[in-house]
Amino acid sequence: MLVQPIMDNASLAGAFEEIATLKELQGEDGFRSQAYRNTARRLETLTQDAAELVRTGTIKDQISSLGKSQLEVLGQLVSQGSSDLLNDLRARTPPGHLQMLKIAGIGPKKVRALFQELGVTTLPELASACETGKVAALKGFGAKTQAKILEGIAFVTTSGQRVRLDQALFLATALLTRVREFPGVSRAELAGSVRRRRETVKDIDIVATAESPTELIAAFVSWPGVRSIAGQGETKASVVLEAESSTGRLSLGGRLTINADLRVVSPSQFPFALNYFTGSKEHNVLLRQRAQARGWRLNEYELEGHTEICTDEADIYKALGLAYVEPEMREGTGEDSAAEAGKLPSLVKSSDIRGVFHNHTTASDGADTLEAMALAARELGLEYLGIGDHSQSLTVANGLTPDRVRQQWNEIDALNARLKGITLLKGTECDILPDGSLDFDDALLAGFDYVVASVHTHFGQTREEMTERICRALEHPMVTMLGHATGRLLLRRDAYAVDLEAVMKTAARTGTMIEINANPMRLDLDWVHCRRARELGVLLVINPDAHSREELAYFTHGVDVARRAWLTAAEVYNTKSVQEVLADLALRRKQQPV
DNA sequence: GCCGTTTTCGGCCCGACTGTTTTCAGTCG
Repeated sequence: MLVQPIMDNASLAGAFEEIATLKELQGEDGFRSQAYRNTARRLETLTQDAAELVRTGTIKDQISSLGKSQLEVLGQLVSQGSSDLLNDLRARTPPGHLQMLKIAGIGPKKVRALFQELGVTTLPELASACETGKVAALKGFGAKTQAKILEGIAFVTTSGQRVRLDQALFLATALLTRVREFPGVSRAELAGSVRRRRETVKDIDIVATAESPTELIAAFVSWPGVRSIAGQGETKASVVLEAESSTGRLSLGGRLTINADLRVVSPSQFPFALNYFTGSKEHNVLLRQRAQARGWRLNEYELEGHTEICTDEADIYKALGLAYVEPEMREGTGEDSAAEAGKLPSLVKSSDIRGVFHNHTTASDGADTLEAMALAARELGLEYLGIGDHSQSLTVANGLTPDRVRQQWNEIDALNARLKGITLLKGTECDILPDGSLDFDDALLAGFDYVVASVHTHFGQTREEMTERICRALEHPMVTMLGHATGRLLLRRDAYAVDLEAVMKTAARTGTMIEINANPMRLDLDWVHCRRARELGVLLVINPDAHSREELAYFTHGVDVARRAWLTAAEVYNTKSVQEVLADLALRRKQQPV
C-alpha cells in the first residue's frame, strides 16, 4: 500500500520558503522568488489544511495569488511529498550556501560572487578564504566586509538564532525604559514582532522621538549589555545585546544573544514609524496598497498626499478607511477586510482572565505548596485557582495516587473554608495513556471539579495512533479540557505527530475545551491552530501550567496567543466568574453520569 | 511568478545604512 505523504501547512510553507531562497541563490529575478515567499507566508497562517484544499481543488479560493507554476509545485508536494522544482534547485545549490545567508551582511548576490570567484561552498571554506585575505580582494568586497564575515560565521555557529518572546520581552522592556528615561525623549514604544507578540522573535525594535537623536543613539550603543554595534547612523542604531537568560523550569538557561534596533524620528513621524516598524511586512503591504488606491503614498514618515494630521496609529487606519487593528492581528491574514467591514473582534485582555485551571503544587512536581499558590493567585487578582497536579503513572513528576488525591481534596476543602477572596478548584492533569484511556478510574475522576487530560509519554507513536489516542480521551465524559495539545517545546522539541484538525473537530463535537498552554516554552495550541479551533467552535481555555507561584503570571502569554487568534473574552472559558465556572462545571458533571 | 478601471507587458512597497565606490549595489527590515 502506498503511504500518503503527510504535508502539513508548516511543511508546505517550508518547501516554498526554500524554493524562494534557492531561486535567489541561483540568481533568478527577485520578484519570482518573492512570489514563492508570499505563498509560504500564506500557507503558514492558513487555518485550514492546505493539502486537503489542494486535493479538492479549492486552494486558490484561499490563496488567490497561486498561478500555474506554484499550483504544480503544490500538487506535487501534496501527492508525492516532494517537488521536481525543489529537488532540482537543491541539487544545484551547495547546502553551505543556505547557511551563508544567515551571516549578517551576506545576501544571495554575495554568496554567488564568493562561489563563482572563489568556489566557496561551505562555512569552513568561507572562513579559510577570509583568513587568507582572498575575500577582501574580490570586487565589491573589502577588508571590512571580510572581517564582518568572520565575525558573522562565529555568531551564526554559536548563536544568532530566534529567541523566545518572554525572554526578548524581558530585555526589550528594560531597554524601552532606558530609552524613555533619556532626556528629551517624549515618545518611545516597542515595535516589530515583539509588539505583535510572535512566539519567537529575531530582534527587538524600538521607535522613539528625541530632541537630540544623535545623543540618544550614542547613548543607546553604549548601554550595558551591548556586546557589539552592528550599525550606527543619524536616525537608527543596531546593536547585539547579550544577557543572562531567564532560568524558568523548562528553560535551558545560559546566555542570550539578540539584536536590538533603535529608530529615532520626529514627533510628527512617530505614528507612521511605529506603524511601519511594527509590521508585519504583509500587513504593511496591505496598508500601502490601500494608500495607493487613494492616490497617496505610505512610508515610515508620512502618508504623502493626505492632509489631515495623524497623531497616533488609529488616525492612520482611519485615514485608510479602517478600524484600528491591534498589533497582534497585523499578520496579513484578512485583518484589512475585517477592519474595513467593521468586523474586527474585540480581543480578550489579560484583565478579563478571572481564574486558571492547570497548575502544579509540591504534591507533584511544583515548587510551591497549595496554600502558597492560592495566596499568589489571589495576589494576582484571580478569583479561582484550579489545581491540576500530575496523575499516578507519571512517577517522574511525582504523580498523585488515588489516596493522595483524596488527601489533597481534604486540604483544598480546608483552605477554601479558611481563605477569603480565592476559591480553589479540585482538578487533575490526568495522563492520557498510550491507548487513549485515562490514568484514573471513572469513580475517582467523578470526584474532581474538572479534568485536564494530557499526553506525557510515548511521543513516538504514529500520527494515526496519537490522533486516535487523543480523540479517545476527548470522548471520555469526564474530560473537561485537553492539555498542551501537541507537546512541543519552542526551539527545543517539535510537536509529536498528530492530526490536529481531527482533534479539534472531535473537541468541537464533544464540547471538550482545548487549552492554550501559556507556559512561554510551550504556547500550545499555537495561534494559527487556535484560530482554526475558534472557527470550528471549540471553547478555549488559557492555563499557565504554573509550577511555582511566579509562573502563575504566565497566563498573560496565553492571552497574547488568544489575541493573535482573534479570540474575544466570550470565547475563552476562564473569563467567566467563579460562580459561572462552578455552575458550568457542575452542569457538565450532571450531563455526563458515570 | 503573477497580475490587469491607463491589461498581456511592465511593474511589483520603500528608505536607511554600509562598504565599496566615486555614484551605487547589496543588504536589511
